[in-house]
Amino acid sequence: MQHENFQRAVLGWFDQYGRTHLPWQKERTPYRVWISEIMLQQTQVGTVIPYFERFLARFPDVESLAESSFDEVIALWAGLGYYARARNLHRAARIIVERHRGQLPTSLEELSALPGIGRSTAGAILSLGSGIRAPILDGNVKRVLCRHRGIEGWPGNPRILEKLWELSEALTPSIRVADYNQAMMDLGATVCTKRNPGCSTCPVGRDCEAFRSGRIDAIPATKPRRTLPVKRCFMLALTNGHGAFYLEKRQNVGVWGGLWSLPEFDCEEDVYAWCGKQHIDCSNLERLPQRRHTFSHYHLDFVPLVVRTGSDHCQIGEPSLGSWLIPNETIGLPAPILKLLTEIAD
DNA sequence: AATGCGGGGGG
DNA sequence: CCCCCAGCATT
Repeated sequence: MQHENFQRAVLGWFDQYGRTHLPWQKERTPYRVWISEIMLQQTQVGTVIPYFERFLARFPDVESLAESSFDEVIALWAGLGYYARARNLHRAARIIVERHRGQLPTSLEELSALPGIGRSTAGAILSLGSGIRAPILDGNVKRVLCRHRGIEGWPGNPRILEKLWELSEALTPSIRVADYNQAMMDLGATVCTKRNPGCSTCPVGRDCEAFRSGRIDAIPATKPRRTLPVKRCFMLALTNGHGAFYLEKRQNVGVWGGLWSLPEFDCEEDVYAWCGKQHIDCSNLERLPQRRHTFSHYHLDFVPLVVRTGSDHCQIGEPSLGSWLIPNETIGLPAPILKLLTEIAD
């Protein structure tokens, strides 16, 4: 009964204030919901929208995605981050075509077995895409539930997490499950925000424990953080004077996996040695100011070293994982590298 | 259970 | 500068 009141309040709020015109809500299919959910992992709605539009224009269905090359997928993904998502998406598309006749599975077990789809994403695909009752637990839902029930402690704590899953499962209705799950995310994104939440307009603010006890700013607790380590390197920006740079394809694992980037070196001497080996004259080497790029787990401090060869056909010896390419948005460059090369080219 | 994985936006 | 955001895979 308590749960039904909660559901009724949330759904009533959704009817008036919920988001209903997001791109993946238009022509709602499991495929479109799937793509959007993967892109939305740890990524804000406003960032995702242009990527989603481009991606769907190129890959309107699972078959077109499965038939594509990974290079084309990663190029459309460049700038979104968490590139393993693109790899998993591509792998999953091929599995869906080969093992599921091109249809997304309709059970939590089968969905979760696909690369890149965990418990929450599987629940979202089922509920939003097919109206099947399944709970979700993303950052928004965690925040709403933690506050409403006055749950202290960091939501990433496995003990807390399990409690939240139980709660989400118990609260999820069997009718209007798509609207309900969407409403919970919208509520977290637009009312129950991290800072300055709009408790006065919240449909469940009257019986929110955090609001009642004045703990809104303290719940949910923040992740315990250590100071980020700093990694340093030199990046060689070798350019031929005609807008092209010598770029290397990175391995499909680790940071910037599968993207093109500049050759990296631990020290400047290694750069000279490398150039000497390739018979490249680096006497005009120009050292740009150090830049910092911050990942979620470390700072990368790198010094760009610019060498202009003035030669179109400078041969780079093996192992030849490199190519001379003109940097642009379509080839799959990390955002900070694209920014750097654009500045150098100017 | 802890760690790795990005980039954009806001304070 | 700091923090967070529609999480998942790997170890």
